[in-house]
Amino acid sequence: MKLDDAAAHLEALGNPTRLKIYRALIRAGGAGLAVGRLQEKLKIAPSTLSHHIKALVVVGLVTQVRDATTLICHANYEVMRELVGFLVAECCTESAETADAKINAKTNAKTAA
Amino acid sequence: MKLDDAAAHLEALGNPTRLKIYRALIRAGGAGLAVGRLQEKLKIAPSTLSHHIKALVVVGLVTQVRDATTLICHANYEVMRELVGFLVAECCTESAETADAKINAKTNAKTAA
DNA sequence: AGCGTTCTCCCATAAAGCTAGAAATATCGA
DNA sequence: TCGATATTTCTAGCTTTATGGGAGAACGCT
Repeated sequence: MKLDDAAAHLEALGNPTRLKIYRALIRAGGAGLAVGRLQEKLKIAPSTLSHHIKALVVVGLVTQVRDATTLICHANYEVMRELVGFLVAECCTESAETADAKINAKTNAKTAA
Repeated sequence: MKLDDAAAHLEALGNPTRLKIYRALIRAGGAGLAVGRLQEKLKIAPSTLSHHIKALVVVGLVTQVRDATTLICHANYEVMRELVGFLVAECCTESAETADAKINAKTNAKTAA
């Protein structure tokens, strides 16, 4: 996963309402959850909810399957795993340190090259 | 970690520039990286950079230590670990499924309670 | 105290996001 | 086809964010 993709995913989840939506879908399990059910749970306007769901769908964190007039939403575990993988690999452990680490230890001290 | 806190952290990282800043700090290792060094790497206006760093500091993902006129920035591993922990526990694995899962499997089908 | 260095804060502007009401669309059953 | 249900799209207003120029503040050196 590229940095820009990771940022896009983080941004999508970086809103309390959208994070609640995503968590609700995780908790719903493999059965997923209809948009209407989400609307009942979160108590927000349908148009607002639709907007947020779309943001999650666009980045791939959520998928939708139509069942007659209702749309069932599913969390995409794979995308989340990739995102967490990026964070752990690039942004979490100290093992992410590159050769930069040693160089910077020196360059921090001086002003200009 | 509460959902709102997690969302705030995700939002802070959900910007390519800020994610680059954070990653650079991780790569810098324990020595950290001065604001000026970041500015050279990312090539953005000092005021813009300062804004982004502040956003990361506010949520605790980054800490700063002054060394004379320069400010050294450090990534806060602990906060990141908490964030990843939240994602894994609440939003990643299917083990996050609650009793909701079984209930929803039924309620998805019908319209009103 | 004066000076250079480093960085932040104030300000303004342009762009994007959030919210939601109302209209439009998709789908199925009668 | 008509109607009911479920959801999206359009539209609009308000708020927030991103960016950066320039003034100002923190700091150490002489």
